[in-house]
Amino acid sequence: MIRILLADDEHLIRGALAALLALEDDIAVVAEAGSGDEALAMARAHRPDVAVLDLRMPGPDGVAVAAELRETVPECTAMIVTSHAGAGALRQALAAGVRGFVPKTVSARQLAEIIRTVREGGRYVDSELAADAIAAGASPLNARETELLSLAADGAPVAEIATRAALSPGTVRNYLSAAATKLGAENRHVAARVARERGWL
Amino acid sequence: MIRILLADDEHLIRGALAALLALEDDIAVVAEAGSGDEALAMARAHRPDVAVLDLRMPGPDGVAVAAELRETVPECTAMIVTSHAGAGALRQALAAGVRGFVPKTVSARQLAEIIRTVREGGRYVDSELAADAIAAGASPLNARETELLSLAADGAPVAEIATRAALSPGTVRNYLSAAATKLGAENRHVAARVARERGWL
DNA sequence: GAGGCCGCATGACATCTGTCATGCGGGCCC
DNA sequence: GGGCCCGCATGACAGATGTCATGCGGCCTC
Repeated sequence: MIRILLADDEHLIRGALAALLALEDDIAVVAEAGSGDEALAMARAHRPDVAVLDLRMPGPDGVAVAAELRETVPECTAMIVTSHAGAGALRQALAAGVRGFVPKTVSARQLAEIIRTVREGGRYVDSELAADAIAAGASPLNARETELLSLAADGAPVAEIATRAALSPGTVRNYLSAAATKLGAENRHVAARVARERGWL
Repeated sequence: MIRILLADDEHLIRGALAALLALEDDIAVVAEAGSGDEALAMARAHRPDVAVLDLRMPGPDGVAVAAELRETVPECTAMIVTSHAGAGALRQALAAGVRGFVPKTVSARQLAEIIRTVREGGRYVDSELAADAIAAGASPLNARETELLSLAADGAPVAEIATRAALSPGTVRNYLSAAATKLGAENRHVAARVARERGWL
């Protein structure tokens, strides 16, 4: 019997998922949570085999919860179920040790099958998202460029970025210029947008 | 008997919703759709009483479908069910003639009740979202400022905005400057972000 | 130690952007 | 019509930004 923790802030969906998974003979939902913090508490209390986490939740998001779980409840395998995600989220999730990444377009039957796969040590990634991630490829940005571009992502002026990164404004401009060139963007704002879309931030 | 069209690209959720709503005696799901285009086709074919639309779908989104339905199937009342929406989406939805706007955090029982309310000519808006929308208040931006700010929203340089709006670059700068000042933003990029968050674009 | 590479910094310069003062024309009231 | 206000547009100017060439110092390899 696979013991499941279900975390999703949408009652409607969480309830439906619980009901549908309960139909499977070898799966038991032992805990439910409506936020990231609740999910962590539940996981510590019930120590489930698999945590099915929504990506977007109040408090820590699914990826953050997965990362935390790897530390505190290592025997629990994390997987993400999400509504509308891009290659970026997938990349971050895999880096956090998530073993499954599925959009909510799958059927309940498929989800159950994926839970079994993950429980047995396998991995599952939605093929469409995987294709996106592969198409986007590895980031052409180096560490500094990535750091500065993410600081620039909310539209802050260069002076503020320089202060926050403890660098000279000129240096910041250089790195941002290099990043924009690599991404084929005409300025740092579109560069930040592009990088975000591709999961490079 | 209230005849329902259910449109949501997430199989998992659409299936669950259909099952849960079928438990209600006075509600019948007569059609399902997985995209905006499909929703329109289904609505024309089945002419349901109420269309329950997901906000984010492939093709036309929920609001666009609602607007189109008002033209082509006027007897069909539209309502939006969404995962994570802000005041902006709510504002646009109401402008498109949507009669109900609910987050997916509601229970199935509540949803059924809201469908009945809407069917009888009432309206329903999630109170949390309504509070957000009221707190954001009316947009301080005039028509021109709004138009130019939305053109600026993707980080395009002023020259391109000017071309697309058929205005001189100087004029564009003035309007964007005015908009940024009104929003307390330090440049047009953060101004665009703020305006988007508040539903003013 | 010489040479070369790399990360960071600086300065010069062109261009872009934000701010301000001003100009033009239509609608409105008297 | 004359005077006025208001929305829209334009241009000038300063400061911010993007681009390029260059310099400095640490690190590696030979």
